[in-house]
Amino acid sequence: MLIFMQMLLIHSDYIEYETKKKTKIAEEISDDMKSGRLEEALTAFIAVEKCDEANSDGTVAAAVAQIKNTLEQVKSDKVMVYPYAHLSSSLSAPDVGVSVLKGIAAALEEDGLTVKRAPFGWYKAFQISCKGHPLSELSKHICVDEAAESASGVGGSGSVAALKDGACGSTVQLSEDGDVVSEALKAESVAKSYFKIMDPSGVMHDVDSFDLKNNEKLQKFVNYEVSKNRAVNAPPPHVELMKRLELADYEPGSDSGNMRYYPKGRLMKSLLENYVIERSVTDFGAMEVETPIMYDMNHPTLKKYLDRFPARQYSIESDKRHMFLRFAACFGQFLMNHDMTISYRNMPLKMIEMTRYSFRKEQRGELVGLRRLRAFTMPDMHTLCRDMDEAKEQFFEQYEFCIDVLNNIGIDLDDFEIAIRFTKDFYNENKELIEKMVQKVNKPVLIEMWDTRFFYFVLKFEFNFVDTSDKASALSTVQIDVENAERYDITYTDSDGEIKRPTVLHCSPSGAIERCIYGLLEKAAMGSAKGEITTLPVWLSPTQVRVIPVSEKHTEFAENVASAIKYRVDYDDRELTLGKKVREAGTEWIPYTVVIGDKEAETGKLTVTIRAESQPNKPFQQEMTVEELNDRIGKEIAGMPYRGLALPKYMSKRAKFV
RNA sequence: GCCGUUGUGGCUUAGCGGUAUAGCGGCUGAUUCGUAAUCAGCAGGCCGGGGGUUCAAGUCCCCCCAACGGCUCCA
Repeated sequence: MLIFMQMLLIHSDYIEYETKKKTKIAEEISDDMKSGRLEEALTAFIAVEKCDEANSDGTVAAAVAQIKNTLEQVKSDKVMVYPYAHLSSSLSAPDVGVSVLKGIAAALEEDGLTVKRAPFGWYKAFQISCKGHPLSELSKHICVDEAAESASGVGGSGSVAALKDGACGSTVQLSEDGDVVSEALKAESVAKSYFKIMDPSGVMHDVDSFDLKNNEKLQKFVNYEVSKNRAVNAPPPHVELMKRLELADYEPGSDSGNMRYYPKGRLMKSLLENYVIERSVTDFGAMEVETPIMYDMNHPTLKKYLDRFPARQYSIESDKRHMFLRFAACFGQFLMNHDMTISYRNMPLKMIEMTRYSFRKEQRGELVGLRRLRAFTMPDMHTLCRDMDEAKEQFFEQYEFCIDVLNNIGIDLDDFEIAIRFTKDFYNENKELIEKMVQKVNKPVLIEMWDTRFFYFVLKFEFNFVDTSDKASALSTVQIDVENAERYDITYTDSDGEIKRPTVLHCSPSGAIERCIYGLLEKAAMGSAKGEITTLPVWLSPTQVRVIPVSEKHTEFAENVASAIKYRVDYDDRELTLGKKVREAGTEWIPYTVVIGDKEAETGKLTVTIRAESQPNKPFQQEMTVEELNDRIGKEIAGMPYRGLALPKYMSKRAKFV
C-alpha cells in the first residue's frame, strides 16, 4: 500500500508568517504561535493527504528523514513546518493533518534542531526569501511503500509542479528505509552511451556523419534509439510550407500563436472567409453581424459564462475596468439576441460572424504553426430554435452543411474523422438522430457519452482533421446548447402568445480558417509523401496562371496573352533562364504555366503545363487557346469567391517576404 | 504550464575553447536562353537575449525567450 504526502522545501534567508483569520478547522493556539520568523531556515510546506491517514507514523518518519537529509545538503539546522493545503487536491482529515505536522515538528526537535511550526487551519500571511541556489527549492512527493519495494519507478510531482512556477525542482522518492534518490541524480549516475554506425566493411561512423538516406529503416531505428523517442523531431510539414509558400509566419514581436500573414496568405484567408460567410448567408439564411472583441470581466452574465467555458482568456486592463478578449462570438451575439424582439415566425434565427480574431490563451506547449493558435479566425454561427425538436432538425441540417462546406474548401470526408458526443439521457431519447448521422457519412465515427452534463451542451459533433504526424484537430463543429438562453435571458414569443426560451445551436461551419489552411497544407504534404504532385485548389491558388516569355523578343506577345487571361495571372519578366523560371513556377505550385516563344507567337496557341495532370518528372502539357484556358479555369472555380492578384503582376517588382 | 530537443547573415547550414564556413537569395556585370537551378564579381554576422567561468567563449556553466516533440486541451 502506498502512502503519499506532498512537500515543498524552500531554503530561505528568512521565513516569516502572521495569522490573519481562523477557518472552521483551525487548531487552538497560544499567542506565541500567532506569528513566527526563522532566519537561514528550511521551510517545509506540507499537505497531508487522504491516503496518509492509514499510516500516519510512517508518513511522519518518512517526512522527517527527508527534511533531515535536505538540511544536511543545504547546511542548515532550522526548520519551519508550514501546513500548505494547496499542494494537494485530496487532503486528509484535519485531525490527522494536525497530528502528522505536530509529529514531524516534535521528531525534528528531539534531534536537537530549531523547529517552528505554523498553525494549522488559519489564514496566514507569509514572506519568504528564497536563496535560489540549485537545492533551495525541492518538491518532494513522498511515497512510503510498506512492502519496502525498491525506490525505482515513476515519481510524480503532481500538483506540486503547478506551484513551482519555473523553479527547478526535482522529484524525490523515499522508500521506508529512508533512501533518497532524486530523479536528477539518478539520471546523472547513469553511464552515458554513444551511438555509432558500422558499415558493411566494418568501419565505425558517427551517427551524425553517416549518410542514411538510402537506409530509411535504419535511419528510423537510429532516431528512435538516439533520441529515445518515437516522435520525429522535426516541425510538422505545414509549418515549413506556410513559410516557403509565403503564406504565414511566426511574429516574434507578438505573443506566441499570433501570426503574420503575407499577401498570399491574406488572399487565401480572405477567400476562405468570404466563402464560408457567403455560403452561410446566401444558402443557409444566416445574418452576418459584427460584435466587439473585448468584454468586461465583471459583467454578471459574462462572468458566469466564462466559468462554464473551458478556455483561458487574454485579459487586459483598461483604465479601471478589467476586460478579456473574446474566445468566440457567443458573447456579442447572445447579448444582441437578449435585446432583440423575436417571434416564432423569425425562427430558426441564425446569426454569423467571422471572428477576426478569437483569442484563447492556450498553454505554451500546445501551440503549433497554423494548427493551434492563440489568435485565430473562426466563423461562429448561432441558431435560435423554438424547441428541442427544431434544434435537432437544425442540428442535422448543419451537420450536412458542414460536410459540404469543408468539401468545397478542399477537405473531404476521407480527410477527417468524426466525433459525436452527448449525454446519456440525450442519447436514450434520440438514438435515431445519432444513427442517421453515422449513416449519412457511411463510415465509423468516434462516440463519446457523458453520464451527466457538465458542459452547456447535450449534443455536439466535430470533424477532426488527421495530419501527417497522426494528430487530430477539430474543424467544423455544432453543439446543442441548453443553458445560455437562460443565462443571457434570451426569449421569443410563441404562436400561443407565451414568452419562451429558445434552444440555441452553436456552429462553426468550417472551423478556424487558419486550421483549414493547415489542413490543406498537411493534405498536400501527405500526397507529396506518396509521390504525388502537390497542389492547392485552383480557387485558392495565389497565382492561377503564370506567363513566361522565352526571351525578351517575345515580350509583346506574351504580355498580350497575360492581359487576355481573366484570372490571377502574373508575368515572369525577370532576367533568368527559362529553366529557372519554370522551376520556380513549379515550387510555387502554380496550376497553369504558359511558356511563350516563337512557336506560340506564330500559331497564336498556348502551350500550357497543367499541374493537376502532371506526374513527377512528367509535366503534362496541352495546346490551347486563351479562350479555352479561360473557360477551363472559369469552370473550375465556379461558385467560389474570387479576388485579384495579391502581389505585383510583374515578378521583377516583387519583394521577397521569406 | 511541466519534461525533453533545438536556436550561427533574409533562408539552409559548417565550425563545438584560439582571426566566423559555404550554398541559395540580394546587388553589379556578362549571357537572350524552349519547360525544375547560366557564369563571374560584390555586399551582407553583437553566432536567439542576459549573466558567469577563462588569457581567450557560437563553442563550457546558469537564467530568460522562441520553435519543435511529449503530457494536456481544443476551432
